[in-house]
Amino acid sequence: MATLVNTLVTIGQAAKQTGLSAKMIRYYEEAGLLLKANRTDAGYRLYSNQQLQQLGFIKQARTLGFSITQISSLLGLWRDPQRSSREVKQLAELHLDEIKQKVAELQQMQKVLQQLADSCCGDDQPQCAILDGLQK
Amino acid sequence: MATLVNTLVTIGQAAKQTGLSAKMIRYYEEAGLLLKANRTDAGYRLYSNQQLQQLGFIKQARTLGFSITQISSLLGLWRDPQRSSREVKQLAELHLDEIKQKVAELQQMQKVLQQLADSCCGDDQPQCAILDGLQK
DNA sequence: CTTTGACCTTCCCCTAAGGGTAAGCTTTAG
DNA sequence: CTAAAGCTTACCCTTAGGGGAAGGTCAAAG
Repeated sequence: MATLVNTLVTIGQAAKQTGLSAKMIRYYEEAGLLLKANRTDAGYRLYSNQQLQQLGFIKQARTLGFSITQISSLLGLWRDPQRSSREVKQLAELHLDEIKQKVAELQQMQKVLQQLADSCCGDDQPQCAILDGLQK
Repeated sequence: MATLVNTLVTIGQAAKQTGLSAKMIRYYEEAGLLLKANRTDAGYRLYSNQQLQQLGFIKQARTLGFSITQISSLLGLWRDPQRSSREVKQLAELHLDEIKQKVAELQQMQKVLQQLADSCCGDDQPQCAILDGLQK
């Protein structure tokens, strides 16, 4: 039978495999997302497959814009066999609302700025609709 | 004839009139957006109408998402009678591009997150499509 | 055996745009 | 005269790490 060796890798390897940086991994440990990594006698951090999986989870969540605090909650639920998907969904929808709000704010900026830019000739003259618009 | 008295107001009044906070105003001064404000004998900052107008300009620009650095450039152009509106428009369009990019990133997050949320029952069961999606 | 280069460690400073608070002075209203 | 409100500077805090210094460790090459 194929023995599943519990391979342990250093932080550089872990970074390469997860697409994170070593700095990020140490930061996540210090922020309490991960249990303190085991160390070699020399003090090097070692990561198991399971821990690499957790790092992957964190990476995905960061990609979706979850904050460290939110990811901490998500990881808690992830590890809890007693969780209800309702709790997870609530977290996700809160974050979704945050994102929607930010999009709305940015689109408002975009709209106004586009109008100003459109009404500015962009020529050699000093007269400028953008500056005028900012002045009111 | 109506004499236009050059009224001078303290930072608290300036804040009230511009919608900024006193902290912001001091910060903008220290960041070099404004010339050092004149002071009373007691050391209180005093703002003229002209300076209030500049603060209003800064406020509008911040509302549109310009960074302090960008506003510094904008103010330089604003004060320069020799400016060309082309330069202003270039700055504005650079910022507009930044905004559009942020919107695109956020919308990508929103899309993925919405899909995950939609595929999660949100019930009492531990099985959760969101966590599964983050795990891959 | 030693050297060298790659890798790891902790520690500290830096970012943007201010907010919060403390200690202390000034001005104003009662 | 005194209390409240307003002003000053100064320092620490926030997010999510990046950059770099100083120093220990490991593996391959000479």
